[in-house]
Order: sequence, then C-alpha cells, then structure tokens
Amino acid sequence: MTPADDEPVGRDARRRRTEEAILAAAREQFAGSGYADVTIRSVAAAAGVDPALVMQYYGSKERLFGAAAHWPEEADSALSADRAGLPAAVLDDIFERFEGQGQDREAVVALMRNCLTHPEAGRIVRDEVICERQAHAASVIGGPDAELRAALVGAVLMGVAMSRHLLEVPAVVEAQQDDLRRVLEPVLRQLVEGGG
Amino acid sequence: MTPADDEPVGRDARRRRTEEAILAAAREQFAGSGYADVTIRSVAAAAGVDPALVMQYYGSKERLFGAAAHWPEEADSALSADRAGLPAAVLDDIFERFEGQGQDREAVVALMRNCLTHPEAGRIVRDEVICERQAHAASVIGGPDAELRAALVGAVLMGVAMSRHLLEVPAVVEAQQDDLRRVLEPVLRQLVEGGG
DNA sequence: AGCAAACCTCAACACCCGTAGAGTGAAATC
DNA sequence: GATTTCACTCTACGGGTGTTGAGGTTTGCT
Repeated sequence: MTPADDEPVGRDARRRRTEEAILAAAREQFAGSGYADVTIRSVAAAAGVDPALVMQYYGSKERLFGAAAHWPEEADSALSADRAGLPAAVLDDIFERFEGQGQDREAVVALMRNCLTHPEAGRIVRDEVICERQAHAASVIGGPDAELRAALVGAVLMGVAMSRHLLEVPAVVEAQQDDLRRVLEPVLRQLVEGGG
Repeated sequence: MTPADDEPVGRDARRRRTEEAILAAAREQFAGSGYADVTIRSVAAAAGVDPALVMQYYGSKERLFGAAAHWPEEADSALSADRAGLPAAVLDDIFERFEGQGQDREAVVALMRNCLTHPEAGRIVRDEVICERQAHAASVIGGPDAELRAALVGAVLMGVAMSRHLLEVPAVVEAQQDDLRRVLEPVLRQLVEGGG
C-alpha cells in the first residue's frame, strides 16, 4: 500500500487501510473469477502487499473468501410487502443489490459467481438467500403452490441477475432498469398471483 | 477398466470402451464439481486408468472438459414454435435436456455448473445457447421489446434449471415436472405475449 | 512362432499453490 | 533516547497439478 497524503496516519489507521485494500482486491477478483483462479498471491499483488500478510490478516483463503463474498443483510423491502406489492418489491431489492457501485455489489457478485462451484457459496445462496426470502414470500402468496411459486420467484430473479451481471447476455446487459422492471413486473405478478 | 465378460473384444472395441469410460468419469465429475476441483488424476482413478492415458486420448484437461461438457444439438422443438406454442415448447426442451438420465444430461449439467467460472463454458452458454435461441424466439415474439423478452425467457429457464439441478433449492427439486409446467407456462406466456 | 503395432503404465519434471515461521524496520510508549 | 510493540516482508516447505517421454504388455497379423 502506498499511503495517500491526506489520509489519517497512525498505526491503527494504516492497518485498517491495508486490511481494506486486501479485502477490496479480494472482492474484485472473486467477483470476476472463480474461487480457484483467485490466488492469495494475486490478491496480495493487487493490494500491493506480501502474500503472507493476507494470511496473517484473514487466516486462510477460505476465510478471505468468506469476508469478500457475502449477501449484505440490509433492510429488505421485500420482506414487508403484501402480495400485490411483492413483484415490485423484489425487483427493487435485486436492483439495489446488483446495480449499486460499492463494495456490496462486488460482494454479491462474488457470491453469485461462485455459488455453483464453491460449496459454501452455494449453501449461502440456497439456504440463507433463496430459502429465507422464500419463506416470507410463500406466506403472502398463499395457496397450494405457495412454496413452489415463492421459490420460483427466487429462481427467476437469479436467472435475470446472472444473465445481466455474470454471464452478460447482451440483450439483458443493454436493457435499462426501467425496461426490465416494466417487462418483469407483470411476469412476477403472474407468478405470485397465479391465475387470478 | 475391468472388462466385462459379455462385451465385444478386440483392440478397437476395447479402446473405444476405455475412451468412453474416461469420458463418462469426466462428465460425472465436471457435472458435480467445478473445473478446478476436477483433476486429471481423479478422472483417471474413477475410470480405472492411468492419468497419462487421459492426456494421450484427450490432449489436455481443457479438451477433456470440452468433450465432457456441451449442449447437445438435438432437434429443438422450440425452434419451430409459434408465439402461442413457445412457452410449452421451451419447457419441453429444457425438461428433455435436464431430466433425462443419459450422458446428455450430465454434459448439460457440467456445462451449466461451470458457466459462471469457466470462460469457455460461459461463452458457450451465452453465445451458442441463449443468444441462438433468443434470435428465434425474438422473431416470433415481435414488438419493441422482442429481443429483451426473448433473452429473459432464457434467463428464466436458466434460473429454474439452476435452482432445480445445480443449487438444488428444495422446493424446486421436490416439485413434479407437471407442477413446474403448470406454474411456469402462464408465466412464460405473460413474458412472450406481454400485456395482450 | 515371430514380428509389429497399439493400448496402456511408470516415473518424473517443472510449476504453482496455500501456508508457516523467523526476521526487519518503523511507530508508539516510557 | 531506549525499549517495546506491531505492521509487514523474506524465505522456504510440502504437496498437488498438468503434462511428457520412455518403457512394458497385450493384441492382431503373417
């Protein structure tokens, strides 16, 4: 880390800064490549730091990944929506998570990128993201297929997010947020409200 | 390879059989784990063969992956459907590909499993699977959002397939094919037919 | 039987990885 | 200013990887 001029000095501040530099590099690399292709050495190099320091701060590659890739649990408007408001609410939520520009976006992309190949990432997405929201969605959906419909809401959102941010399917990447909202909202409504 | 008793003998047949044993082991492992976690050695061990033989037959790990993970181009009923028949047709197609029990199913799962972390697998899914079918779907959908809607059909199917066969979200795994068809068909219809 | 070819294995190389422990130099404390 | 503390680096180890070339052993042909 080359320290900037106007930043706070002192041992603690300096440490916190390099710690964050390592984490930022890790987030970026895990968001862009698979777990195995990211090496402690490559993260250290991007952070301008010795590989051993990464170990010293984060213990292991696994723990570094855990710190870099996660699903931020901010206020989720979809958890307090009724049936009519659910489609718009889940769209709001997913856009907020994936289309921001901060570290949270990269943490989410890193989690999603690895959820099919990294067991722990897969477990988090399945159990702590999809299933958790599924439980609430099912309760407002009701009916015999409530659980399935709720799970499929998650599946649809996952598919769209992956197409747009991970696989980068051109037509989905180039679409404006409003277009996606306009097209997807009725689709999700059909999913949560069934025939009626 | 331990040869079975009732199988054809001869040099060629034997070779073809071990070649297929290697490929079968590779398909299974690439379908179940990420590219990096599958090793030439583990594939060779599962096939009961020396690692060097895998190299001799397939040239490199990359080529072995290419042979094991692909999207079989069989007759695709979705390519000859009109707008009204598209939802049912794409569902038929995806069920046929993912719910069979042969080598094709594993080849497809292997491709999907790695499409977020393996660049070539990602390219195939994006360009040769999604975009190709998107082109046809868009032509039968029509309207200003045709391309986007067509791409989103692919996104929805991908999300469902991943939930069911890769991430294994319980509610989606346990659902019967008929349930999925019944719930998803109107959803896809809403997507391809828009407001009308 | 004897020879050639092909299937297959052995052993090894060169590389890169995650990780560990000792060491260094600067900042904080007295 | 001396000493301690802590951020940080150097060096290295052990292991696993893809890959290779030479050797062995079975098969098929004459």
